[in-house]
Amino acid sequence: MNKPRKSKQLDFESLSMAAECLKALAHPHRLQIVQLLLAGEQFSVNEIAEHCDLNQPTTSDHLRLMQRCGFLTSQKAGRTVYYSVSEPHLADIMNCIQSRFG
Amino acid sequence: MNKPRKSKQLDFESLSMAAECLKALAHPHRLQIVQLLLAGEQFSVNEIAEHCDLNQPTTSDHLRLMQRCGFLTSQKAGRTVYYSVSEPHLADIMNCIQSRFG
DNA sequence: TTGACATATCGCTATTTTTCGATATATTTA
DNA sequence: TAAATATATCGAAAAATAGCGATATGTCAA
Repeated sequence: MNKPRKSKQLDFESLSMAAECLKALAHPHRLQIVQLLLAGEQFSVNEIAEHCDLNQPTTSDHLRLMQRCGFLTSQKAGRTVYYSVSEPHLADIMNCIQSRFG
Repeated sequence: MNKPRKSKQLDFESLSMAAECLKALAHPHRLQIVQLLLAGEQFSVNEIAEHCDLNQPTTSDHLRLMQRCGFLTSQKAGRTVYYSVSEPHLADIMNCIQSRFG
């Protein structure tokens, strides 16, 4: 009788938080970033920008957005900052998306 | 050698379609609607509007949006229209959300 | 047919999001 | 210290979205 595993029917406040997180994911370039990070552990801002064909500030904005809702984490090494996925559920969601749209 | 089960690395166009679908879900009232529909099979527009404390046109707009990306389907009976979930993945995603925010 | 009811659609405004250039901060190297 | 490099932040313009009232459409019942 420990874990209330089946957490049913979220209230409106929880749904609002969930919607915030989904918004952070609901953008083609951000999905592209997540897909990249899931495939290779860790990338610098520049590497991400090049891979996604984005300029540097826009890339940084996207990364910050996803970091704020707990999806990503960053690690500084010298002057470069490496981002990686910190939310385990992201892999599940990405699998779901890939099986639906692949 | 039949099913290409592991559908990896979506291209940008697929990611854009996926982002569209995520946007359709990234709204507190729409999540509330999905949660309701998943719990009870089928509801009329009025029932949904009352449950979510929304007015009728706004409810209809939300439903239309989710229907357009294939999440919902509707069935007309007389003058009332019943909506239900048509995308099986939605239950998985909702479970994911409920376990994260519940 | 008329009126009531259920839903859909449209047009408008307010708000939010996206993107980018300019610039700030921090770190390394010459 | 000065220049170069990597990233972050900020402000403003453009684009997308949300919500609502008005109203159209379709259906039932008297």
